[in-house]
Amino acid sequence: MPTVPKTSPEAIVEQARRLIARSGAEALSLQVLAAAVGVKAPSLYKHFESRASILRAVAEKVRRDLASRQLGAAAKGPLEVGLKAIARAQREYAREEPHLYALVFSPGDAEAAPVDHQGSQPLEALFALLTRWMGPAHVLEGARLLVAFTHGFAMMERSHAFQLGGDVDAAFEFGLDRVLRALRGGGSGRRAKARR
Amino acid sequence: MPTVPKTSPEAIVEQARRLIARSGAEALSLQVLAAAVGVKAPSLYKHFESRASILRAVAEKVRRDLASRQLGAAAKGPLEVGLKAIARAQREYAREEPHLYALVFSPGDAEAAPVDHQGSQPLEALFALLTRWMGPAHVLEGARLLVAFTHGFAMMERSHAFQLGGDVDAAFEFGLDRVLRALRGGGSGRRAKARR
DNA sequence: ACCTGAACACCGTTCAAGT
DNA sequence: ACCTGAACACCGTTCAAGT
Repeated sequence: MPTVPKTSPEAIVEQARRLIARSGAEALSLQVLAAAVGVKAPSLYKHFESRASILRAVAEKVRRDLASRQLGAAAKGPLEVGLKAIARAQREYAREEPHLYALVFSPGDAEAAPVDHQGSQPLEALFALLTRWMGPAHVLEGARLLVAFTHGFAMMERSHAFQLGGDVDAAFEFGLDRVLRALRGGGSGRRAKARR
Repeated sequence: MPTVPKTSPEAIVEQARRLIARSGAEALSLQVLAAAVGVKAPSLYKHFESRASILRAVAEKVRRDLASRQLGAAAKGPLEVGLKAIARAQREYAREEPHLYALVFSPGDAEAAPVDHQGSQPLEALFALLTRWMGPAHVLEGARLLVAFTHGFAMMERSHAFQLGGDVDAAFEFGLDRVLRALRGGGSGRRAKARR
């Protein structure tokens, strides 16, 4: 006999997101999550096949959130401003929602599923801006440098790894500025003149 | 009545390290760990106050391992080679022991305990080399740039975030090279002449 | 002083039974 | 078609009892 559902995948993901944002993915229990959507734990298995698949769905949603923030930030202003805005938006998100940020960038049993990593938009936007910034050569390496710096900084900040004091905001801006300057500045000599 | 101990904190940490290296910290169960040191799970509480404290001890040990590797790598060769060696050693460790690397750089309930983060040697060595490389100004920011890039690269590599193909090794070397060049290259104009 | 079995309060997950 | 209580095999942790 058909029944009126008391919950839905969307509601489950939304509540899971809220609970994870508050206490981290590790602390998410299916009993608490089920209660949050007005149901008992076993019912969740009618909508998701496992706890892990719920986490994956939340990560996917967060990834899209972060991506749209980065895209919004990238749009405005001149080239250098746009590039910096993408990086700043990522760091800001990591500061505002450390648990959600960690969820997106953790391999959570990601051996099999290589995670269609942000798959698309912000990466494409970054490549477009970066190509205009540094020319077509070494854009892939350049993007990896910029993204690695931004992610590494956000993660170390998150785990309180910057213990020597100083102005952490200033350090981020310093790093960002130097990275962009290094990318624009040309390489080991070769095609250095192409850009000046 | 005194008894002959069947295990020790050292043995527990060593076996925990071995098990975590194989399957990750998340999968470490006290029953399995206890069996590995020839004891039952409750006995572990005679040596450590909780599972979390065992993880902390392992992280501490791994941190020292990594530090000594970095120090060894830093010693040889000219300035630039030493600086690159510190970064390369970190990335190599992350590739060889991804689970152990993640353990060290995860905040594992680190709200209260700010983690005496690598506390000392490799950081001091990095500062010394970096000061010789770029002069005394902005060394803290410079170190943060270098460390954030290295850590971020290692973490993204670990979570299979570099999906666009290309030569990942080359991208790391590219980034490392540009970062060092950017640091030596001087800032927004000001004390740029001091170094050339 | 250290180890143990038994118990406690939890987990995620399965499944037969309800509507 | 969805929800539920009961059960299963696990957790980390506590504690009284053993030696």
